[in-house]
Amino acid sequence: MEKDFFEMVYQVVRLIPQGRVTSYGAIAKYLGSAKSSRIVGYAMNGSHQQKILVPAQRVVNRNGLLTGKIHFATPNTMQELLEQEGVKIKNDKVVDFEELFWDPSEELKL
DNA sequence: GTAATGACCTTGG
DNA sequence: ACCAAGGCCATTA
Repeated sequence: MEKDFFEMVYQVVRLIPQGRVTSYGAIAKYLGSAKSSRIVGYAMNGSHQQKILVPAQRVVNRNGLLTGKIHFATPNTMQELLEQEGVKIKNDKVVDFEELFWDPSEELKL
């Protein structure tokens, strides 16, 4: 199966506070594989398969760009959800991304 | 079994 | 500063 890596990714993503965002690399790094950022994105691809809803809209790339919005129900869903949580989006990218950035390695630590 | 792809990141020219 | 290439892990063809 997709195994623990995916599960861990989902866990971390669910732990992201509302109105906050993080990056694939941060999650991958927290999981121990900083180079596996792609896998994190891939995991998000199957997030909709999970029984529990995964706030994948809070996960963006390092640029704060909503690269994965196209994988949502509609390319506008991601932005809509983020705006609902108070995150402002400009040109498909998070406003004040650095401030809203939520690093699991810093917040959750070990 | 090998080869190619992907919601990425880092480094080199 | 901008453009190009490589790497890494898992899934799919």
